[in-house]
Amino acid sequence: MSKVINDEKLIDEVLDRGVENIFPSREELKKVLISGKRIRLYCGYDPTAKSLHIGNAISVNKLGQFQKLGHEIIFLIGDFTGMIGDPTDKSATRTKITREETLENSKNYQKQVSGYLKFDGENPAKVLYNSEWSDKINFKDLIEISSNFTVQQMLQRDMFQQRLKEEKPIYLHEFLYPLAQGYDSVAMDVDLEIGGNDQMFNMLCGRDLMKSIKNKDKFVLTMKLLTDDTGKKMGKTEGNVVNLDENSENMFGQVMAWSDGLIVPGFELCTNLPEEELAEIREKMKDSDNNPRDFKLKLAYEITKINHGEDAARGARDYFIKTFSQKEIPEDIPEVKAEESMKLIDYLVSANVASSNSDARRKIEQGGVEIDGNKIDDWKLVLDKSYEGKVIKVGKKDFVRIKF
RNA sequence: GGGUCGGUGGCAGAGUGGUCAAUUGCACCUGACUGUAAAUCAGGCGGCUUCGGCCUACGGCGGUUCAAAUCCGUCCCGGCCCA
Repeated sequence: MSKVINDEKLIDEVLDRGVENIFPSREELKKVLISGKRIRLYCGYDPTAKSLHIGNAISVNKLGQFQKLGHEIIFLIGDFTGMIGDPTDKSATRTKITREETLENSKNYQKQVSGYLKFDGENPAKVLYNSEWSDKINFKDLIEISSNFTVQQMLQRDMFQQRLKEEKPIYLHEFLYPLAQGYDSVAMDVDLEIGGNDQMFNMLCGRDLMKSIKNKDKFVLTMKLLTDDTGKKMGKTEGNVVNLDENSENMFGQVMAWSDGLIVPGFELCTNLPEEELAEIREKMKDSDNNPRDFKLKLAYEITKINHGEDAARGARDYFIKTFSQKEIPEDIPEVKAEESMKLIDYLVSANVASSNSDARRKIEQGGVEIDGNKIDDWKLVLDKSYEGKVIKVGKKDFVRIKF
């Protein structure tokens, strides 16, 4: 069994960096960690999508920090809770996920987060599925569990308050989500749960449940959300999500598309750059002589490095600078087959750089299509053999090479 | 069960017989500019098209009308109030 590190400085760092709240208190948790006790902690991820995203990585990263201290980590796949759908994410469509899909997704999840958390080696993280215990809950159990909470308590949830105000429906099963998540804590008998600050309510339900069923104090640690200074969340609606299964070049580029306000939080939450370097960046960002772009390049590099390794990160950076800063044509351009006397519009659609004929036409009309550097303004253009090997550029980031 | 209000494009949300493929905001796309795939500004944003138009769409179905997202009937779903 691995040894638990109880160095105060290291513990302070883990308890401070990117942390928003600790329940019941930071001091209590610190006391336990200093004591040298090996605690069991977890964070749950609902397998609703093929890929986790950088927002999920924040909590995984924190798990990884605890792992380095020698604690027992559970990476929980919420295959059961995923079926209910977390009301936190109101846009979540409750798509039924099959067991196979879940297994497939979760296998990828492990790979996706392996830059942050180790599943092998000395103190490997354990992977569990909450359907293991939640599937077995019967109606009677459910009633017993739910009798620990009042409707009023559930309604306190900001999300529900909002819907009440907007006179939008709240379905009964949505009340059950926090219970299901809370029950995970009980079933795994954990000491600590980690999650984003938006998960606070759910996690605190687990704390209550733990207290009433096992008479045990579960700690809850919430992470800051990745937001810019206006409080705007990095999320799907803002369209700047970075999926962890993205290739290195796209990952790099997507980070570069973040607004400047996300740079410092990005370093703090998504990397493990030393505190001193962080402070330095924070300082330099205030100085208008420095170009935020340079810090963003570094952030994109660091994030890509964690997920894809150093070489890939360097390659992605070069690619980005060449293609976007210097507007060079990249080296690896996918070849897409063309037919003799094929209309350019049809070709763009078949090459997947336009979503429909109309879209292709619009892009041409708006001056977004170039062939070998020459802007095309005739959307009726027909391709012939003389275009063999030429490069079509669509917008800023799509390139295809014509191949007959 | 009764009353009442409502269901519109990826989302939010206008429109209440023709001028509606549908105002606006967000998201998205393209361009300009730049410090970047940031910010800002401009344009675009259902599909097909022989570029004249055509087709499909405002919860479902049916109807009235020359003409319906808009009116009527019916069904499904939701909010609020009453029981």
